[in-house]
Amino acid sequence: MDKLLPMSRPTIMDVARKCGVSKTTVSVILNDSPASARVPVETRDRIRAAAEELGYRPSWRGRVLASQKTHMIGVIYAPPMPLIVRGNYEGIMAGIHQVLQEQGYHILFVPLGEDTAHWAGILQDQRMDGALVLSRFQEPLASTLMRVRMPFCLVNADSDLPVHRVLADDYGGSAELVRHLCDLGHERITFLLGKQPGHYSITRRVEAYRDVMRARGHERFVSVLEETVPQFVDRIAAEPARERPTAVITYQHFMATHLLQKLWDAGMRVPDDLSVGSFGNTFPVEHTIPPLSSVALPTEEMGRAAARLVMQQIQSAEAIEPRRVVLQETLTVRRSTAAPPAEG
Amino acid sequence: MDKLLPMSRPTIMDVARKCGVSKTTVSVILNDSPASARVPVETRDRIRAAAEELGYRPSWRGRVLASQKTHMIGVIYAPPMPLIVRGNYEGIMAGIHQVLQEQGYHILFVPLGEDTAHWAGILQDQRMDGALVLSRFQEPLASTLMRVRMPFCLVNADSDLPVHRVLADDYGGSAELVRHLCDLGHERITFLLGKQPGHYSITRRVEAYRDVMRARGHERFVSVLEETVPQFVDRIAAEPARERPTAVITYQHFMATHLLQKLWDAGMRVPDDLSVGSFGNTFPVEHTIPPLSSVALPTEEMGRAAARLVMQQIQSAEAIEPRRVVLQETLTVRRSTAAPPAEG
DNA sequence: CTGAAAGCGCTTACAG
DNA sequence: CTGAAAGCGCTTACAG
Repeated sequence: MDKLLPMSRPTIMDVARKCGVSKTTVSVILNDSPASARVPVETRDRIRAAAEELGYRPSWRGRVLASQKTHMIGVIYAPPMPLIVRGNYEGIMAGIHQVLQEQGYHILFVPLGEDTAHWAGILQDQRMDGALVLSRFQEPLASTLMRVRMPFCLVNADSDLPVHRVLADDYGGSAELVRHLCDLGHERITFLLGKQPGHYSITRRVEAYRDVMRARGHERFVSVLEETVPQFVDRIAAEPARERPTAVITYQHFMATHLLQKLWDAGMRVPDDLSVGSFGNTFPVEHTIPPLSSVALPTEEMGRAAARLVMQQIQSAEAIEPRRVVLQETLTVRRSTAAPPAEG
Repeated sequence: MDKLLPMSRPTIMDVARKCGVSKTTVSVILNDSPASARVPVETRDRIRAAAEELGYRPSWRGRVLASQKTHMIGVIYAPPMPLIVRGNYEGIMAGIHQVLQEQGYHILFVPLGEDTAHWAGILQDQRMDGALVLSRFQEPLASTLMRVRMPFCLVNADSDLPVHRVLADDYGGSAELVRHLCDLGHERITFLLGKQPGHYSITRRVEAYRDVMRARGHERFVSVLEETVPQFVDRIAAEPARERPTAVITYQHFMATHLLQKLWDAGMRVPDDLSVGSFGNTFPVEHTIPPLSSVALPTEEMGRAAARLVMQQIQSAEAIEPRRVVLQETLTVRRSTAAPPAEG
């Protein structure tokens, strides 16, 4: 095992003394700043060797104060979203992380708790260089971010304010799913929304559903339900088969997974008796029984795009015109959707 | 929307000047340091009001350098574990986050990438006050952490070195699951391990399986397989039913979910033809078809315990004797386990 | 009861 | 080609 670092770590002064040069020169060399080109190679090597030998590493604390940069990017989200998010946020976080890591930046989680003063303080205290806002962008977050002049970008959230944001085309994705079901011959298609917190995707997905249903002449079967999965299954199980929907769309794949199970419990077969389609493309959509037909959000790309927008703002001198980036969703047909039952 | 902060943010000097006191007094009051008791209430109020009015917030950058504390705790993990981990790590992270948040600390993710010098540098550059090590503790991480004298604790990882660590009782949990299956009347119980990276839980779970099988007189049926789920299912589907295992234990719930699906695809019914048990207690164990009998790790408590151990080290003056905390696992019987088929 | 001063460990114009 | 000096914005013994 390597020897312990001495109790008091070496500082830049220790390296400078050891080499008989100034702190300036050490800093310049170790940071590869432009000025280092003018330092003779011999000196450079000597400094690097000394740093190595002493086990010197520039203190991030000192550097942060002097350089006025922390290389940390806040990821701001509202509970009850858990710290470790599932579903779409897995991909979004992976995309964010990838871009930040490439650029030597780190993520700082900022949950928007009850105590507004607490999180507002964190946004104001200069500990991050920029931020990504997940899912929801509303007061008092909006005005706090503007006030502290922090570069930021929304991910999977929209806004009427002129701010950078990266969205999924939820209208297009939903329309594609409904069209797929209609093409299979379904007419009685129900949208099982459940109780959802307000999110822009809800409106878009439901709107596309209504529009396609109308365009295909199934307007009379439009039905957007806020029931829970068990309520829904219990209710349709009690209905005569010919009145039941022949296809159900759920708002996200957690609900779809639950729905498949409850239908199985109630003896309704998917897709023979009922087709099920949903949104989301993460585990376990491929491993449900049957595998789930679902609309994938381009989550990693969303995360990457948003992270890049923040990095650009940080790195460019002048303000960048706010951009609204909308990325396509794509339907993957698996085995939970099929033609409706014959007597349907 | 609130007014913007001026381009140059107010500093402690601005507040001091406005109140006609020194920086010292402002710092003391705003931090509620012990010395603040001696400042007259009138002055305190005046300072607080001025800070409020100026929109002053102590700069984290300045504070970090002066106080020698960052209030950040590294969460160190080895890829290929993704940034946003699923399964057990959801709970572990939630537990860590809970304790850290209560104490005003933040998480900093430190993935152990290829570039050792890179992450070792991050551990050395004074940007965190302590660390939690997930899952795996080996060289060169071990010596790096020792060398920089950073307080740390392992979570869901063990070590022969004298370090703080929090573990789940994988032996006990596995034994309970095997006993449950034996009690139902199973003899031909197979452990489907799959290809797993080395982790202490593998040995413990397998060991318990062997021990219980032996104790119950089923030693001749002991079988630990490294096949993939599809390989396993294809193989047993080709065997005569009376030679197949009547119960399968998978190493974790991702595999179990996949297994349930493949068995369904192959026409084998769970639990009628085959029982399935596993480890892990996160989504979708309750929503699989059928709901999965599984052994839950006390993940949140593991995260909390480990975070507390790190906080204690940070806050206590002298070194604390390394502790090895082992927390119980508990079996939840759902509907994927039942008595073996009659002719079994 | 309060403040001057040193110090935390760097970076970066600027001067030579 | 190199360094002295100022500065980043705080905290904290210490002196009065």
